[in-house]
Amino acid sequence: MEKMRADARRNRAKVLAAAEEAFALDGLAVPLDDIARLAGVGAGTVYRHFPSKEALFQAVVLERIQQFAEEARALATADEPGGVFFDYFVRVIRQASLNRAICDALAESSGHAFKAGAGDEFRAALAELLARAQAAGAVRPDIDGDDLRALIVGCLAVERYAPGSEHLLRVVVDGLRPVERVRTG
Amino acid sequence: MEKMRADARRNRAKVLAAAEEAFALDGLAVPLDDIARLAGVGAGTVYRHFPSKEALFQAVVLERIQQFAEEARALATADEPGGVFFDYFVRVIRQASLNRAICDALAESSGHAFKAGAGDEFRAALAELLARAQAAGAVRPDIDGDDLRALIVGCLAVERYAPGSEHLLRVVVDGLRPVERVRTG
DNA sequence: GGCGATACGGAGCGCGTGTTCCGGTTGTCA
DNA sequence: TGACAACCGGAACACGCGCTCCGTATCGCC
Repeated sequence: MEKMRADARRNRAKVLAAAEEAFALDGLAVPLDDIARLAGVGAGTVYRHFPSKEALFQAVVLERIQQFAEEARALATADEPGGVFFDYFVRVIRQASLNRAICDALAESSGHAFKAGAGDEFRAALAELLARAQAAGAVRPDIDGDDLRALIVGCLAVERYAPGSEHLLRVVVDGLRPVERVRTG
Repeated sequence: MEKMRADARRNRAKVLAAAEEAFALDGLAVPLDDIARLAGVGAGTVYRHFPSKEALFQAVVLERIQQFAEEARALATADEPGGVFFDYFVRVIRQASLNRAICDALAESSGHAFKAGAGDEFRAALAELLARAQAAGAVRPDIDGDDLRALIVGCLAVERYAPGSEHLLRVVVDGLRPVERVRTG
């Protein structure tokens, strides 16, 4: 991958850039020919560099997911586990809602179609953050990491259905807090 | 539609039954040929009775959505608007999560592809129920009917991602209650 | 039972999309 | 600069799916 011809390396970069843009806009649904055209290359060139559309998609998304996991790990030792947790939760959802590639990646990573490793890293880091927030009493104890992932996917669905509804995210965030309240309903 | 030949009426019923079963299982994604095969008829016969796959889908789903709207209207005059609202909310989600046809119908009804009338009926009845619960102080006031629909869609996404997680629905339900609590996070 | 109208079945069309193939081109190295 | 390998473009293929078409079978009425 380093001893490529100069034009090959150039084209590979163009394909990656085009894929990043196209996937971010329309998710996995974007036709591969569109990516090729956007990159200014032929479809065959895309397949020279990536064995399948799925592989290209993962190459584009992998970095971002790892970045999420990295962030989560960095926050795992912070004080105020509660505040840190909610900030992170909201940030992930906000970022993902601006990028359909990430949405699709998170939604499908349960289908085990996701590249093993990055998905698990993210899952583990998220679970860690959650556990700390729960131990600090900032998050209700009756959910686990997988539940949280499911909630993220759900929030992304909401966001796609009603874009820009900030208060809907707040509903979920409030629901995640422990129930120390007067029952009013 | 009443002066059909006997076999035509029979086949129409078989198609509807097959479509109900197939759509319930796999949603709109099910190929029309599968429905035809399941019904024991040819694809042409399906198209004799329904102008398009979409029309068949709506014929299958319309009744259920109207039923939802009907229920909501019946509950609109009940005492305890709060309890009634939450019961209804949970029931709709539970029913829909057992039937992908309903999931897809609710998710796409925002796209205005849904048969005008039934979707609006449901929307209106839901908004009414919500408004009463809010007036009774049982539901936070900062959401409206469209927000609620979005939340339902989101809950269905969660349910599909993590099937049978009863407590995840509880997170959303708790989040819908007014925020009269000690801030713990 | 015979006859016209109606309905049936499923092969086939059009289209979109992932993937492959190959003749031509271009970079690289001696 | 020449020659070989690597690489490129895009036409073509495979396939699934919505939908149509038409020869054939069936129904209903006299």
